[in-house]
Amino acid sequence: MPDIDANPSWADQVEDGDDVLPPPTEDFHASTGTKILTEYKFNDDDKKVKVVRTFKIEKRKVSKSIATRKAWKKFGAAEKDAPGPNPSNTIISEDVIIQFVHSKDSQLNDNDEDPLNKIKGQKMVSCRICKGDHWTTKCPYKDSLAPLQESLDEKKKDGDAVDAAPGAPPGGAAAAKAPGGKYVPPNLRDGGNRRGESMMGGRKDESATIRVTNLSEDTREADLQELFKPFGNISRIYLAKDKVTGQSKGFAFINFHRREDAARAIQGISGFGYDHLILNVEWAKPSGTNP
DNA sequence: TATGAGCGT
Repeated sequence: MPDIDANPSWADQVEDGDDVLPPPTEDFHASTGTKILTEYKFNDDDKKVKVVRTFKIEKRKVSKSIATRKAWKKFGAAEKDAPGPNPSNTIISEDVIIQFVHSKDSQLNDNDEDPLNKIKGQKMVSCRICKGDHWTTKCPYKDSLAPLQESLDEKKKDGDAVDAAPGAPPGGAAAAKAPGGKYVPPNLRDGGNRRGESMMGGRKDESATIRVTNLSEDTREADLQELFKPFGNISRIYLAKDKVTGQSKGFAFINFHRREDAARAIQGISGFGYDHLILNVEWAKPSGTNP
């Protein structure tokens, strides 16, 4: 084992010897606008080499503070340095272009002015039920006025349909008769006679929805189905996922056919350890009911 | 981190 302290490396020996490098020099030629930098160093073969670099000095605008700083007398450890940057501790690099974010912002703000003013005071939506300044689905009179209006419409349609199909059921005629008319969801068809109720044995309870939170990220709909199936029939499962990445957001909605089953699921699964996490289950609040 | 999406005006 060689003793490192007793035998300094070849690099140290070179530096310790009388092979001392001359200091770098810098010459500026105002006539040509060039700066010549000369420095000395050892190459790979331990030979002393002279490195000459020529810079083209451009005249450029600098801010006042930089210009002032450039005129300062050198001080401290650099007191005895030649004018200009010292190549042993300073590197002149290429220009770096910096784009400031705030300038973009101010531009955007300027552009925003006009469109904002344009739509100012304009009525964007008008409720079909009460003509108010909100979407029809958000209408406060949706439940009270809308069915009234619908039944009025149905009566009008029935009157028209009597000539064409006297024996047909009113609702079916109305739905089948208007091919270019507006869409009526299946649960709202059949007008006021509610024939669907006798078929389904009662309306399904929309409020039998529970929310499951603290799900692990790799939980899938199928897993939830397996987990909640024992409590009763499930009508729908929605697992919240990121639209872009598809990654689970860690919560889900489960729709049961019966509210009692949902209640039992809350009792049974809340606090249930699943995939190293403790599940939290509670009643879901309907979305889109924000004031 | 956490209450879903769709239709339309």
